[in-house]
Amino acid sequence: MTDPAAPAAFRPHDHARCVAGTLALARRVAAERGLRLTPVRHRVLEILLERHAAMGAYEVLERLAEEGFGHQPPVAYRALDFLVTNGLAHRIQRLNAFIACDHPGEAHHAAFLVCSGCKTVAEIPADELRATLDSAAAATGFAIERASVEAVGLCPECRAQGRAGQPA
Amino acid sequence: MTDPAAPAAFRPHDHARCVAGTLALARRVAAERGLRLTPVRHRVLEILLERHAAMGAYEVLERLAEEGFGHQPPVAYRALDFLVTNGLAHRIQRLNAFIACDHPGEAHHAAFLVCSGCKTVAEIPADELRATLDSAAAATGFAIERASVEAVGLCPECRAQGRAGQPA
DNA sequence: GAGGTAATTGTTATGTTATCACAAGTCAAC
DNA sequence: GTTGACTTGTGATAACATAACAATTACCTC
Repeated sequence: MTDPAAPAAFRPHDHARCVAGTLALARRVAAERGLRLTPVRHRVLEILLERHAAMGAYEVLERLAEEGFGHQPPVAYRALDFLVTNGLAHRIQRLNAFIACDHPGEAHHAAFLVCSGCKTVAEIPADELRATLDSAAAATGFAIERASVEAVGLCPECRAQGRAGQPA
Repeated sequence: MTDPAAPAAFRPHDHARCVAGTLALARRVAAERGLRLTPVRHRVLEILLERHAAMGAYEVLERLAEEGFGHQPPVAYRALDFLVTNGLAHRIQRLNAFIACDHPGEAHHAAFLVCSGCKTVAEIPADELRATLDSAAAATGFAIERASVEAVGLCPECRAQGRAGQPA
């Protein structure tokens, strides 16, 4: 039931290593680019990495507040904006929520698979998809700056267990 | 500068006819399916059709209130939900806004091109794109229920005029 | 056309998500 | 060690969305 083509989010895996690896990568990318990965920002990235799911800004904020950071919304939104702007996190439009980037530093286009059963969100490569979209847009004279591709459905595990999706 | 491949939204066109045609189609679809296109719902669809742009629920609500309908948010949200559920309108996630469907009644997958210069939103066919997405998802064991593809960029006209996109 | 049923609409109230504006603090370069 | 840019904290508010319930309307059956 564990498809080798599936992203880590859909497979049992050593999550501590998964987090450590992505975090190390993010730190390296930040260093290379002269980005300031300050304590709040670093902590927000860690929080996002805890689960392969998207977190709302207020949920992140609550965690930050518990840990002695500021407790007003801009504290969370600013850190999240920083991470998204610099490719260390993504915003899931459909959920008004955020998720850590799986491959910080690598230029890539991603699509997101949102499981309506367990709320897991997987990032999958979408360079080909994006190329198709670019050319469809170009045929109309439209020049794409950025695009989001988000799918809602059931992940392998939830399907196997016959779980139903929640309307959310 | 007027590309024949471009959707109507990106071309000068007889908008009154454009509206009348889509509205007639929507009414026919509703009749065929036994949907009740009540006065509020019909009016909301007309309002959305006025421009090839997305409208927020509160903007729609304001119009409804001026015309003697209820003036509380659920009035607008319910009508919009009805239209979206029945394929007569689409929700643009990125904008938290709604747009009338160009092709009500036809089974189709759509992608949306959102111009950051003039706020025009065009719906383009995305059946092929969706098939690509479906198979990429299927390879991971994920079953897509619904997907949204939204691109932000500059429409042909704004590009021609060297207009810059607003960050929004 | 009267009664029962389901769908629709309106309203109050509240919940959730996001931004503005300004003060205070931190960092790095010079 | 002072300047200037960036970052953080805070209070206030804006924008988007839903829950719950009452009142009305449409439709079906008899």
